[in-house]
Amino acid sequence: MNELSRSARGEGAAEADAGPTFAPLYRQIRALLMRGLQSGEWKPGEPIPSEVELAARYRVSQGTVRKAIDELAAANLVVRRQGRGTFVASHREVRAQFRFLRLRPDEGEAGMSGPPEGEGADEPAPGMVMISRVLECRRLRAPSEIARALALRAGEAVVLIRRVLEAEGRPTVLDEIWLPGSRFRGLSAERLDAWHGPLYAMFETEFGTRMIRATERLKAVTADRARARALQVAEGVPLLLVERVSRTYGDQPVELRRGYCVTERHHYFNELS
Amino acid sequence: MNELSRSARGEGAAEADAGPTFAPLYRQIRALLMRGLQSGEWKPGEPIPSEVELAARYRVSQGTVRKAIDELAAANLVVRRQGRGTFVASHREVRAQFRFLRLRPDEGEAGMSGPPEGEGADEPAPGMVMISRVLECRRLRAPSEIARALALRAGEAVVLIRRVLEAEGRPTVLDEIWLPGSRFRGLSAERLDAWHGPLYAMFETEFGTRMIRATERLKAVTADRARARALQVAEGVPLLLVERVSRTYGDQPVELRRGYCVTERHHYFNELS
DNA sequence: TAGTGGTCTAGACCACCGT
DNA sequence: CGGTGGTCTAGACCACTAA
Repeated sequence: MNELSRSARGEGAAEADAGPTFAPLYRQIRALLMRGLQSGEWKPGEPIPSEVELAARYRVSQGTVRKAIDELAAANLVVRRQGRGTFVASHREVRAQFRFLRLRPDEGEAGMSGPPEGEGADEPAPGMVMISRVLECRRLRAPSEIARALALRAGEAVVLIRRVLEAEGRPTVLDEIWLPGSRFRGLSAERLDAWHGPLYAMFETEFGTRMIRATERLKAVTADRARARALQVAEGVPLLLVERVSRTYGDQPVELRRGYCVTERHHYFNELS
Repeated sequence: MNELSRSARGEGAAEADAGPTFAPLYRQIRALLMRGLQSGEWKPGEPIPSEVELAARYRVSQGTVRKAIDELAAANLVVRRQGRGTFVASHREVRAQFRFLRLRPDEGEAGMSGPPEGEGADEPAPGMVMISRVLECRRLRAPSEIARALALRAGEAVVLIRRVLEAEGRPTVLDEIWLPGSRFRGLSAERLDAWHGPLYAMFETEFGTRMIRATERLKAVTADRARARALQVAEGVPLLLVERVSRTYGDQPVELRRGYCVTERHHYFNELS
């Protein structure tokens, strides 16, 4: 079956349909594995086949499979666990909880209501529990600006969620979340209220849509009347606007989110290297 | 010479001073290479020895050296160039110019005065040329807050640079930059004015201090009177405050920077994965 | 052509995990 | 114990760069 092109080594046969794309073997393996992830052959939280089995299946050495998996692990698509296996990454895991949550409480007493207990190193644990209050969840036709960001045709169905995140009982983030209607049929305020845990975990388990990458643009804005009221702050207060486009496999955009953050007691954390 | 502990394989002798630290061979190699970088044995822009030479020097296989260098390359400490060699990363290279500059012009006509010409892929080229206007550069004793961030004793000498960055002729960023005085002797407004190019390139070549990592905290604030005047905006305008601590080898903090950004025509860009 | 990094292999052994 | 990922080796060959 699986014919891989031995990057100009002429070993593997059948150069049929692939076209003139020459990638190293391990990248071809990586692509095959990614297809398996995208198609749901292996689901979040489940193990993928072992390195030796994959090596046998694709008729390559274990080292080559290993390098392919290394890259998937670096991209957080997969998690290796020594002695156990390699598992499809999931937003339900604690490790992934804070990968897309960059807002953290300023140091000091605040925000320490629920620090991850046993954790040792890894990243500085934000240890923040935010309560979500859904203001509304309704379906409408995409404004052109939203459609463009989500790669939809203008007027296609989208879901709009508006919610407030509270930290320590104080409204802290006002979110406007736009999702393509086709992927999120049946999403409603009730189901959002019923779900306990990260939103992305819900999207993953309930709608089979897993966010793997996002780009964000940040600006400083002032609170208009409506947003000021929702956040229980004075009109004109400076807010941190975080505009995010999240993408799933194939780099397809599946979420546009605008978060208006009160940065009185919190900050957006980033690391450059 | 170089005795490496063969991670519990008992091959390498002399377990003398190292203590009970067991790291894989390639990590020990990595540490040795890092020491070479830190000590200036190989300088920014220069090549480090070839993989085969390093393998011979440390008495390990080329694959082990390779894995060590892979990690250094992933951390942007070193740049691989096929057919040429492996080079110490430098802030003078174009590739590194925008690694620490996350402010980008909003799309549209603006900011296209000097796009990197030949570039093809890599990262979305911000293509922004900002002019630096130094307001002042003076030496003083560190306020306790600054001293803490720079791991100095309160009252030690520090350098304070205040400057404005202009994009398209408009003041856009007001920077307050704090540096440890001991590392930056002889730094003055005149030398800053004389230097053309990125600040970090100057720090690297003129003061032998190379920034390799930084953490940033972002908040939204309002322009007070002084900052509003410096940025030529109205008092009360929302500004994006970017507070950065940059570190050099050994994770030693060597810069505290507060940037107040006008985000009318620009945004802070970030990528999550 | 010689030297560099990049790919691929095959096999050995280690560290860790569950049973 | 058997199976998994993690480390290390030795050697072959490829792709690229410069002299």
